[in-house]
Amino acid sequence: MSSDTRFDPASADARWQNAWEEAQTFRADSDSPKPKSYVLEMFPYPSGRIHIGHVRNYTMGDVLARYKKATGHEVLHPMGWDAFGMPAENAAMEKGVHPGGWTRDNIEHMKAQLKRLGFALDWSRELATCEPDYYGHEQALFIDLYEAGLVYRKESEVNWDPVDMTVLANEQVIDGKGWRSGAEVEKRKLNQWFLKITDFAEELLEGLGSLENWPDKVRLMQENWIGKSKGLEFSFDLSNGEKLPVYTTRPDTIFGASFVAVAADHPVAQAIDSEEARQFIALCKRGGTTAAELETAEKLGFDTGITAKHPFTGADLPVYIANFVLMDYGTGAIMAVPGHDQRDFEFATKYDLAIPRVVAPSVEEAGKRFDGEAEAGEGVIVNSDFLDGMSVEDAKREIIRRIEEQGRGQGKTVWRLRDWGVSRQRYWGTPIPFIHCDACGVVPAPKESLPITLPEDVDFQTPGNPLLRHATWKHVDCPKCGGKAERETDTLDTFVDSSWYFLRFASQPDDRPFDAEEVAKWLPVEQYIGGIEHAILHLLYARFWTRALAHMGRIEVKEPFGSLFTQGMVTHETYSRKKGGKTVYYAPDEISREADRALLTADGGEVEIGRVIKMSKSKKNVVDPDTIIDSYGADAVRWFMLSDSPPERDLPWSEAGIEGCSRFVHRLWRLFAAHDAGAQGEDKALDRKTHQTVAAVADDIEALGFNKAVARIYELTGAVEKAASSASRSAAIRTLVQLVAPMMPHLAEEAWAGISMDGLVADAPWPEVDPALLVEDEVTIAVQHKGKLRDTLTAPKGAAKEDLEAMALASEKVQRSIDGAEIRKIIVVPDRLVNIVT
RNA sequence: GCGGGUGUGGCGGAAUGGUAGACGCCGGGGACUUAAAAUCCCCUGAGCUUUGCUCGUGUGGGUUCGAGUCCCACCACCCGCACCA
Repeated sequence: MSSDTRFDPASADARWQNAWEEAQTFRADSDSPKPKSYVLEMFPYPSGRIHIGHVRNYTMGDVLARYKKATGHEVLHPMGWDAFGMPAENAAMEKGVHPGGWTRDNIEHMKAQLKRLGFALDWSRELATCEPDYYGHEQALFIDLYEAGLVYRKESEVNWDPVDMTVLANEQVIDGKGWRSGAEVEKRKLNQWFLKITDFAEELLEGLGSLENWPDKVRLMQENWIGKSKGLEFSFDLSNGEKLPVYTTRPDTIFGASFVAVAADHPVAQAIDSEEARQFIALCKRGGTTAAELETAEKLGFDTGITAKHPFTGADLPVYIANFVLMDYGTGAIMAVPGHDQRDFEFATKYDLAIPRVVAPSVEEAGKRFDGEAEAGEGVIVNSDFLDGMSVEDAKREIIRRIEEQGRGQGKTVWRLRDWGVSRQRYWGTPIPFIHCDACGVVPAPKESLPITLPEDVDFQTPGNPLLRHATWKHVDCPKCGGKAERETDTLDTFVDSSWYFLRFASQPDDRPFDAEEVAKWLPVEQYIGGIEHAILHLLYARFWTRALAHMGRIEVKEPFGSLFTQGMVTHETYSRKKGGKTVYYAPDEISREADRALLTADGGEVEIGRVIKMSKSKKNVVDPDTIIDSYGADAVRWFMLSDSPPERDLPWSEAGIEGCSRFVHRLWRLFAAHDAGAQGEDKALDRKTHQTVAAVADDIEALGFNKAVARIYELTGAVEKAASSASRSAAIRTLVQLVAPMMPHLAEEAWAGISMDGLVADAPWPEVDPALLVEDEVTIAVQHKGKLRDTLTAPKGAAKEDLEAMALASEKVQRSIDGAEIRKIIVVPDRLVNIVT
């Protein structure tokens, strides 16, 4: 190939993108006999523009997908749009556009942006959750779940976001505020649809154990979220004749109970007929729920005057209303053991209640005083009648046995996980396919009436749900009795949409949500890549949905994502100035960056360089993918996304960095252009380096260690550049084209064509590795004396210990270091080092 | 508070218990050029009495012939959860 022209991404990128599209290079064939590989990145919300975080996410997946294809796999690498959600309605309210039009325009724009990056995607499987051919199937699945007993309705207190005028899931309430609007969340009672995720709590928890290729962090977060705890539920007999069930995880400490406490909204509390009680309850409800407030919140109580009889001692324990007891966990009432629970300790201290010790380090220390705080640790049971001397575990079993014997209660497992409320009082979501009939109650819509589509003629100038206000949409005949009835006007939480899209990608029949056989071919997803922000919600819901479908016999697979990878964010330094007490931020393109300072282009004055933080519009530290692709081409951008930072860590964006990447693209191009097909001669050392690099890069990509693969490619490039012309060098150049192909596919195709190789490099198999070339025949041996490096020497691989020892002792530098001292010991690690101990 | 993670040059980071700093960025010097850009070459952890030596992976201990890596204690930062009985 002879060309002294520069690589021109502006023309090459589009040309090869078209070539792949025409050849349908990345179309997944489910009938292929090859082993299947399903590579999936979390599909984007069509907010309007692709941001740099998407670019990093999809570049990683793309390298893996292309590598998998090269290594003989049939790859499914699809893309779609998580297209329902509130921003579309917000845009509708602000700009007077229709959410559908807004969303579809965004999709079109973002799709064009993704195409510019040359991702190896099977666009024939593209889907958008806002289209009836997706959400209609979701409605069918929802009805199926209903018929399987996994969907129910109940009136419940919900988190009401007064700004977005909608219900939020617990997970969407952060510090008492709506996750999107930031508004203070109110409590309201509404009839809501729920999915019975709690039926699967045990399974979802146990299933985590099988997910070895998930980050421990995510598994732990899910484990905590599911929150299994084992304990005892039993009832106290109250002085007013009623029974009060309480829940405890420490039944072993029952002899240490000195009072009983109920939540402010507990029926026992509500029944107290006194002004003070009502005031106290109101006070509890007013208490803030932010992290800071909770941390400093004082333990407060109100003595009800009622007493509870201790089931073993018969003592009368006072019953308090306490602000730290939660109604929605356990039974909303506790037996308080101040000696061994910190909250109870603080409460007892404040109200001067007894703090008995019932667990001690040893029997002898049964009288030990508390040192200002509760002791929640292990030990031996003391001051507890028949439990004395037992271990905590034995005592737990014994108390549960006795309570069960008395018929007063039983051992019980309590979960933190709540059922998943999916109703949203919103327009831009999947209509819930049910009909309310005065005569027949709640009736599922007939399957043949699906999809129940959203009406187009809606207005967004009034807050609240447009479906509820629409003149005709909700009025239908009851499918059962034919009488007048109304549609459900709530729509589904968008997390439902993303709970099964990976099944729809695998197969897209018109008449049903998915084809079980096709799903079996592709699932589980071999590698799922996305942000850590979905560690709990999306990933737990998708796991639940998959298990629910498996439970119903619809699919075989129980866990949808075999391996999960959570990539780090793209960050950037900030530029700002203080202006009259306010901080004004400047965008990177308004700045000219010098070695140790940054100047504002507009006035030439200096601005402050701030911390490297996550890109955000408010700090203006964003870079736009389109702009940088315009300047450097897709391959340089992709290369940057893979370089330097390990993929799970944050990647600091820098102008210098992307320029370095761009330089490397052109440097490679010059090397490729110098390829000499007719070169003769062997260069054994270069052959070794080439084969070692191929093997190492393969390992790195499989481990998603892209930064290491990049470093190795730099090394090989340097070695090839330095090598003299030979057949080995030409072979190394061809190999290099293939090694960079997953990362810089446009440059690689251009070079592949330039060196007259057949077909597309995207279709070429991964270079073969000759195992014989992976081992060196000479090794460098480190020689240490007193644990420090004194000299290095070159020896044939596999040299005998004695020979290495002799060579080491022959070294002048080593002799000088030993300086006549007596040699006590010589440690020889073959092919590695010799350590002389004196 | 509980749980988890991270700490290595000016920066991003490499390093199966075995030559710390691969590779990239920044910086310095040089070549080419009328000049610049581009490109190429060299240097680039700190210190010193510079054929070489000493120190150096958050801090302090320990195990080992040998520790960035293993163990113990601590410090700092980041993330998650949070009156969950």
